[in-house]
Amino acid sequence: MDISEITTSSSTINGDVENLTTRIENLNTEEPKHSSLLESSYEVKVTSVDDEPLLSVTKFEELNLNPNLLKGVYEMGFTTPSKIQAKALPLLLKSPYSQSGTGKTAAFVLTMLSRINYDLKAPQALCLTPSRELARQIMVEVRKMGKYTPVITAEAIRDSHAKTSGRSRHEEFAEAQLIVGTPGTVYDLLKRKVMEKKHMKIFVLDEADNMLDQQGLGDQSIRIKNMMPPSCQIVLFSATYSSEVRSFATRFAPNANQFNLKVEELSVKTIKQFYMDCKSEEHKLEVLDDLYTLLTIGQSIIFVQKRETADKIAKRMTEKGHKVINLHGGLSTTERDEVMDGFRKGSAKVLITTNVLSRGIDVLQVNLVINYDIPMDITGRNPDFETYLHRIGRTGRFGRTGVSINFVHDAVSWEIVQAIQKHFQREIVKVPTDDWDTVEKILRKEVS
DNA sequence: AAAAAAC
Repeated sequence: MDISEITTSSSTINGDVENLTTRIENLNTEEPKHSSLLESSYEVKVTSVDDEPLLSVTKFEELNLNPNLLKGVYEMGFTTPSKIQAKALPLLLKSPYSQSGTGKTAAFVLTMLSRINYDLKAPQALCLTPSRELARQIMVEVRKMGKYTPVITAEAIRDSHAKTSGRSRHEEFAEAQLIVGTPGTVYDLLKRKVMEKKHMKIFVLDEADNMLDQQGLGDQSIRIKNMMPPSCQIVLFSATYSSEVRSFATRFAPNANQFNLKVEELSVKTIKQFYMDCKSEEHKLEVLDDLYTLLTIGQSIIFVQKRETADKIAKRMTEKGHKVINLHGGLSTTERDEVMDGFRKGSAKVLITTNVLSRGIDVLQVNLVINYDIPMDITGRNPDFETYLHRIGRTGRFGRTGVSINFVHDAVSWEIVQAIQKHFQREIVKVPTDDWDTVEKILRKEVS
């Protein structure tokens, strides 16, 4: 099978690029005749989030794509943009939106929407995500983009049916055309035949590297993928591009056409990185208290390694008079939804959480990320670079300036910060833990 | 060994 590799160079604000790997597998034996990048028989309107006037293009040239990318597009047999692309692509490719996670999400949401036969009331497009929160966020994007299409959607996450009052899951999933969910629930629904699979046309695995390399999530994702009909298109999205991911992805979807699109999806360059040298584990809590007492901080996320740490520091910070909320997988689904909704609305400013929110979550106003615990692998000795990048990527979204502060408290955490600095070739600047005027001056310069 | 993910 023909393998095309398209690499765009960066043409954007900061010039930094990260790999966004998209593997597209099409098991149809006959080569489809493309007239447009995404096939669509249904007319779809796309609206801009800010209700800005929408540009429309009639030629791919007008999109200011990298010449090499454009060359690939033509070589594959695409000629002119379809109706949906004419309106959607300028929006998707526009700066600074191309920097946000929404750009990536929009790309596969658009693909899913364009694959659906809207006359057929059955599941046709399925997207898996590593967390409940990310699934819900993607569904918001789906409903925005599909606002003017008759698409029927359903969330396949725990207890989702509790909110769709009056309808059973059987009823809901019988007619749903586009489904976004987490692997456990999706697998359960497929196994129990609550969700039909024979009309499935596109299967999207978001945060594929994370999904595939994790025991549990990986098993479930593979089982689900194997349940899809042979004609179903498989699309893997991954923000990292390690050889491990590549080989796993190859086993997951052999015979795949592979596209490597370099985008500035995740970038350490727009995010200022600092570290604070704490004396001990206990001292970290005091520094955190001081930080929120003595500085004025907008919305922020505090990442910890364990659920119990999240609970512990949430309790301690509350006792010290700070208003914080806390989110991890140990909470009930209702609690998780309430906490997340509150944080998105801005009614809560400080969110303490685990790696459940390290990936993909977009909250515009977040301008500070604190790594209360430095991300490490399960040995507790080695840095977890991917998680670090994803975590600090929760700030500085949409081209805004973001700040991240790493708490260091012993030799191991110090070593890991040094390793991270070396790995990303970006300086992580030390700020004092006892001179808050200085800290404020340093941070103010960045957050202003 | 962490966290996530089903009933």
